[in-house]
Amino acid sequence: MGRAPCCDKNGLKKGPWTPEEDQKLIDYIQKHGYGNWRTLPKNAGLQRCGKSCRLRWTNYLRPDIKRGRFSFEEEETIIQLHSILGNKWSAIAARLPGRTDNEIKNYWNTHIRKRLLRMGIDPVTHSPRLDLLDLSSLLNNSSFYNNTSQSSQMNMSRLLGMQPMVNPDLLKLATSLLSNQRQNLQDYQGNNDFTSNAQMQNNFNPMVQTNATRPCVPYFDEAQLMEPNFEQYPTSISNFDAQNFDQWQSSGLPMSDGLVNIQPTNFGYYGSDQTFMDPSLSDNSTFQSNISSHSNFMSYAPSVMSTPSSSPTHLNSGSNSTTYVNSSGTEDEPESYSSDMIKFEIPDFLDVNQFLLAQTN
DNA sequence: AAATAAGACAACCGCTCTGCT
DNA sequence: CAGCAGAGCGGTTGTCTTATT
Repeated sequence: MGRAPCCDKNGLKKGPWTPEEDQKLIDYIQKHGYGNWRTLPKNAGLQRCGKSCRLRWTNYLRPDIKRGRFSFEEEETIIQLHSILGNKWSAIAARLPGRTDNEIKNYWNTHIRKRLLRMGIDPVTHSPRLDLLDLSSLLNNSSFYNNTSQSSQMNMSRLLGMQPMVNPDLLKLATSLLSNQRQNLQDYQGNNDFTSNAQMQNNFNPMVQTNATRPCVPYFDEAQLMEPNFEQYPTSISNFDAQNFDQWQSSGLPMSDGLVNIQPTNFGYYGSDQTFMDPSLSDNSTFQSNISSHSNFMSYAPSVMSTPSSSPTHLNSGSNSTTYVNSSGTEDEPESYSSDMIKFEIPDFLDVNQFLLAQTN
């Protein structure tokens, strides 16, 4: 049985604040400071509950609040932090001076979330929505969760369409991760009625957890992000390079959720364009860490703001199967950036046209 | 011009956490 | 340790504004 709402008491006003009420609250706090919110309204002569006063002050009247549109950088920061922290709005707000958790939450729900959805990106997982590409069923049908590591490797490489290029070590690592995740899945399913597709993608889908489709965000431990001294960690994810990754690993700091980024050079949230040598290859060919440019990995740039302006949509055109999706659809938001373009690399064996046809029928 | 729908955001509700007794 | 109150958080609702028909 919960406590009765503080505003249940008779005579306490609810709803929008009037300028007079605002002024009373401001005057009182300027004189006496804030503190005991329960007694504050009475002392300030307000017919409001303390909770309402606190909310009004912290979300609206506080002098250090920055009003107005979110800037490009702020939006970028919100997306990046949300990919790490999830709906921890207060933690996100702590990294955005002058913005309140409520404001960020509202902005997320009304702007960013919708934009990501339009782009085919799951706003919860920050990964491409597999329910759109129906990759999950494809994974199941291809015996992706096969028991033998060898066949898992084969399936994975086949799925990713990169068999000739992949580093076997990476594949091995991914396979062992798969194995762990499969175990987790079994454990989890044993205890839960587990039906949410989004959760499924978030927690167990190997396509999501490998760097191929993850938004290339280093896996900060949440507690570290909560630390006030955030500067010691790379605030710009794209600056988090291989060296940082090595330091990160050697520091012994935990990877959250048991997840590991397979390719440390691909930490750029935008998808960096660095290359590294694949020691497993006898010749001098390089393995593009920016998978989208060479292999058939599917990659995407959640940070769509940085992409150049509009290009025509073309699907599955050409051997490289580079697919541009103008996610903005019919609605072009005037704010912040010039285009909502994202770039997908679709494996050859996925017939996107067929898929789109099926979706429209 | 009026009615309606959609969008945006302020405010509320219920729950949890924390500190005090 | 339990109970209580204050404070904070995240999800949801309500209200106002703007766009569309």
